[in-house]
Amino acid sequence: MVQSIDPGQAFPARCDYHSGCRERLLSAAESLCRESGTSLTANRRAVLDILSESHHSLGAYDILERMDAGAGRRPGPAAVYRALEFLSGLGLVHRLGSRNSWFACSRPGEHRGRSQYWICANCGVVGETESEEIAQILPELALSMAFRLDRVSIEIEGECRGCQLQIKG
Amino acid sequence: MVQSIDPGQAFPARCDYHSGCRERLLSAAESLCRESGTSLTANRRAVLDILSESHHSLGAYDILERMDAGAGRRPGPAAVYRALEFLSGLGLVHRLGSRNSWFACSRPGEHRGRSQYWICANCGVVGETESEEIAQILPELALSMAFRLDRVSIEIEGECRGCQLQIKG
DNA sequence: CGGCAAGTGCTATAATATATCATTCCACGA
DNA sequence: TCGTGGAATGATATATTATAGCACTTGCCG
Ligand SMILES: [Zn+2]
Ligand SMILES: [Zn+2]
Ligand SMILES: [Zn+2]
Ligand SMILES: [Zn+2]
Repeated sequence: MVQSIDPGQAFPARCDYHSGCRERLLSAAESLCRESGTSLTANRRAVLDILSESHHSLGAYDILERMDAGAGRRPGPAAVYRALEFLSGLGLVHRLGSRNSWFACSRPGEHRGRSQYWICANCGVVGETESEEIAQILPELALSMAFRLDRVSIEIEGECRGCQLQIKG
Repeated sequence: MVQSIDPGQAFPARCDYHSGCRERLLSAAESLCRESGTSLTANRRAVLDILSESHHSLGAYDILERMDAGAGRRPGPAAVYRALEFLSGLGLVHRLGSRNSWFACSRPGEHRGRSQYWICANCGVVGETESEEIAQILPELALSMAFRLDRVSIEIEGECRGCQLQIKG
């Protein structure tokens, strides 16, 4: 198995309106729910829809604000957090601890907590890579420390190519 | 340069009352302040003292609660956050985004944002490694994406050796 | 129908973090 | 000695993020 995500393709373009990202996410959601005997309820679906509108990360309350589109009424924060917990449990969305925000997974079902999150501080877009090397090294390190590794979070902040070009020229 | 932190030594023992950790941290604090033309004020020193009492991470408000020991009065949250911002800027303490908490650096001055944080979900102790391989891979990945890498955060949650032994037998 | 489990609505509240502006402190030069 | 300026802090208020608790609804299965 080689590098499973081509790094050149890992970072979504600034105005990428999803050549299939949403559709992939939704179909992954449905199959993951089926497999796990759970269901993609309206509330969960709404949160997933909102996050999958772009590759930006959103705060839970940003998501909440967008929940009233259509229906006149808005749920409480707990509804959003419950959906986020459910969706992140399936790997459909991820949380950025460095920013207390959430984003839709770019490769649902293709990684199991082994990806790296690349956050552009300028445009807010988040990309994902899945480095084969890192996937090997961390368990080795853990073994040498006799540490049982449960969850890994790798967040890289910087500036994406698009923003660098735009700002400089 | 080989692995700069022996992984076997990276995770502090559960009841390690610091064979020199505090002293190292304090002397690093003083020299880093000198170098950067800043000063280790009483407020900053107090926060550093509290965090360096153990290898556990603490919430900002946990730190705040311990600030009155001795003097009868307690500062506001802002004082704690200001100290934390200052100290983390010098690499003397680190923030755990996955838990919104803070801990004292185990190797102040020895790494520049290149370490991995190992968090024991059972005892709360946090260890640090500095993997040479990861320090190489991430910039390479960034280059291949034309992403300007500014800050990296790697947090690994699991269970330390001590806790595994204790629980199992 | 009755009982159960999963999910949600609703309200309150906890936990984390920052904004703003007045005040203190101290080094430094007049 | 005095005034001045910058860094740090105090104090208060408020913003932001997240969870607890409990009643209610819904759909399923016997
Ligand atoms: Zn993902
Ligand atoms: Zn960007
Ligand atoms: Zn450190
Ligand atoms: Zn432990």
